[in-house]
Amino acid sequence: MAQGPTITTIAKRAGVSIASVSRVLNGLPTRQDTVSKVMAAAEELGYVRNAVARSLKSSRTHQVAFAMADVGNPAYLAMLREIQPVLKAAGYRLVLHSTGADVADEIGVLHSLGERYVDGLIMVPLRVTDAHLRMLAAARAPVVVIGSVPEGTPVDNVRADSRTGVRLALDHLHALGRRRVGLVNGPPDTVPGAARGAGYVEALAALGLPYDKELVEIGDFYRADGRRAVAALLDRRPDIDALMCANDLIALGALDVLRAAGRRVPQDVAVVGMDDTDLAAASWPSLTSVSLGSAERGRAAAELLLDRLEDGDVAPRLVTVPPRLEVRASTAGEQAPPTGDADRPGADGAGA
Amino acid sequence: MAQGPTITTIAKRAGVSIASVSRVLNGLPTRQDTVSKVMAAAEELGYVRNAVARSLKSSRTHQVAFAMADVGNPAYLAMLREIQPVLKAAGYRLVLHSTGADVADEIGVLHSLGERYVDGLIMVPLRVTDAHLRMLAAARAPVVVIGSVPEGTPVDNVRADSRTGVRLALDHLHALGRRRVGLVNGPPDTVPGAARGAGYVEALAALGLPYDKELVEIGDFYRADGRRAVAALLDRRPDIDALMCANDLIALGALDVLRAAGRRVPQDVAVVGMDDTDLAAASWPSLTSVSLGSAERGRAAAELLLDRLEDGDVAPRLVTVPPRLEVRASTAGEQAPPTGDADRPGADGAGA
DNA sequence: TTGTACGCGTTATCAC
DNA sequence: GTGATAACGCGTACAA
Repeated sequence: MAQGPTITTIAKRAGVSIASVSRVLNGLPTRQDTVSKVMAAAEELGYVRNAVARSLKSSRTHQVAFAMADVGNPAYLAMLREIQPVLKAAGYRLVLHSTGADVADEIGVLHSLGERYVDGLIMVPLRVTDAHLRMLAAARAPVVVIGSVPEGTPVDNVRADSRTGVRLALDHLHALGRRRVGLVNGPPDTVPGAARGAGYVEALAALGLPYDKELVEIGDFYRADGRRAVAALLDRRPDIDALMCANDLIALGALDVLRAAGRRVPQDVAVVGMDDTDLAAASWPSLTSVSLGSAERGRAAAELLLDRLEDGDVAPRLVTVPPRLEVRASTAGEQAPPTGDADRPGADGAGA
Repeated sequence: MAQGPTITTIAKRAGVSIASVSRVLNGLPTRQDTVSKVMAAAEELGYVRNAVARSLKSSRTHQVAFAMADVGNPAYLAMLREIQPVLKAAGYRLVLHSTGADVADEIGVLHSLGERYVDGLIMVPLRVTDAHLRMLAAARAPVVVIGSVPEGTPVDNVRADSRTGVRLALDHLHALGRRRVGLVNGPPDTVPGAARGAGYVEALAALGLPYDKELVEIGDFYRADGRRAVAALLDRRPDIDALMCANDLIALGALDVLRAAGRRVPQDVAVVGMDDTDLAAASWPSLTSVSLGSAERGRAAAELLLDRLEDGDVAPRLVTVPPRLEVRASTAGEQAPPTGDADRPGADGAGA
């Protein structure tokens, strides 16, 4: 933990001024022997530029923040996996904020932009409150929101389209001959819950199927909630032949209950999840799931932000990422040969 | 994106000196009406302290870096999930480095400590090369290594114990009456591969079982490798009655093949994975897995680092986290009632 | 109690 | 080409 040398140290050692040192270090035109003297001194002393001092001078930190509710959430993780390399390639470091589903904390992150420790922010808000909108309007650095913000909000915006996603799933189920398709949704007062519920209603209408309240069950977005909800549904409507689940965890809970009840998947009941997380490919039967393009949204957000950091004067942009249906065994009949979707590295290197 | 006010701005506005502003902002004893004037001005202007300038002055960034090979890897993620809140509670931001299994990149991270953009680093090296050891010895900020470093390396060290972990698994299988336990390992030239192979040999000896080369198969740490390896094993030794897999992905591959071959799990063949990732609880049957305590290691590392940041003069410390066996359906017979291990939030908030 | 002045390490603008 | 010197925003001796 040796004390770090500064350009002053080097200047003395090389017998030149700090200005010359700076010039050499920045590749500005300099006489050859000055260059060599400086380089030699820098080498000997193990000089490394102080990023903090440069930032103070340049008011550029080369850091970007990514804020979301929970690092452990697979959907956010998928974004992170894409964001990280894009930023890195552009020479930016990534500062991670996990706000723990706390709205006040999210506002805090927005506020902290004033501290100027990052050049920009990518955030995935849980909800977009008035406080959010005020802070976004007054943000001290460029912000890209993954989610939906009202038109006119002065930030770049990347959206998924879960309504269409639900539509894709229901079309698929309909094509397979399923006519009594239940919905296991999350809370309708969350953005995703609302969108998925609306998508379900729309899709039914488009397919000419009646909307049947008894086929809809609400819970939270966790596996245990899925179990509870599906148990209730089966009880109420034993003739149900398909389940649209608002995310993969709920769908896993559905599989648990169907298995316990002796219903075959997909022969008796087809199951569709949402988000297409790693869990979908790992489960048995593997889970057909609607991908909302988390990875694509992450990449798009990173690119929008980088673009704006280079040229801040473009108008706010909106990118919508289309959903995609990943068909697997839980609707497709035979277990498709495992595709290796979940084939990411395990703990190699992380153990001992 | 209004231009940020500085203490100078506030000083003018409040009609006092910048020193007084600083004093008020830092809670130093100040006359009451000065306090009010300054607070009022700060409020009106929406003042926020410039973190970069403070860092330059205090040579403290309140940032800590976490470097590992791949954010997408569940084992690293488990660490991250624990590290993040610990750092946050202590007022530190988290800078994420995903080195992509590139040794040169890891060295680069170590080198970049000289830029002083973080106060410390937690790293999980893939391998520990001589270059690593040199850089660690010369590191310009405190480093905690998760993995194993040679004695005498001047850094805090947090280790797992996968040998004992394998031992736990084999004891369990032995107690269940299994006597022909195969090993599906990763490359023996990786640290985890070597340790797990050694653990297998040791455990067999301790149990009085013969070591049978035919029961061992080597591949990489991915699901497809697991499938390949287990197919070969079944072919060679149809009488095999248990499989110790070097990680959970391999184990998932094993389940794929066993299912296709009509072997019941666990009745015909018991399967044990390693790392106890979310996938273990999500799979069917759910997977008995050896937890190497990724979460605990992450937390321990964060605490060691924070401790050292407060008092840098303690001697290098070594923490070893014991493994734990998570027994689930792939060895336990009946499907245990789902435990909710995988009950983490889904995409709520991440969609649209 | 308050203000002046300096330093943290860099970059950049001047005269020389 | 090079060397003083002035910022960047903040904290803090020191003097008043």
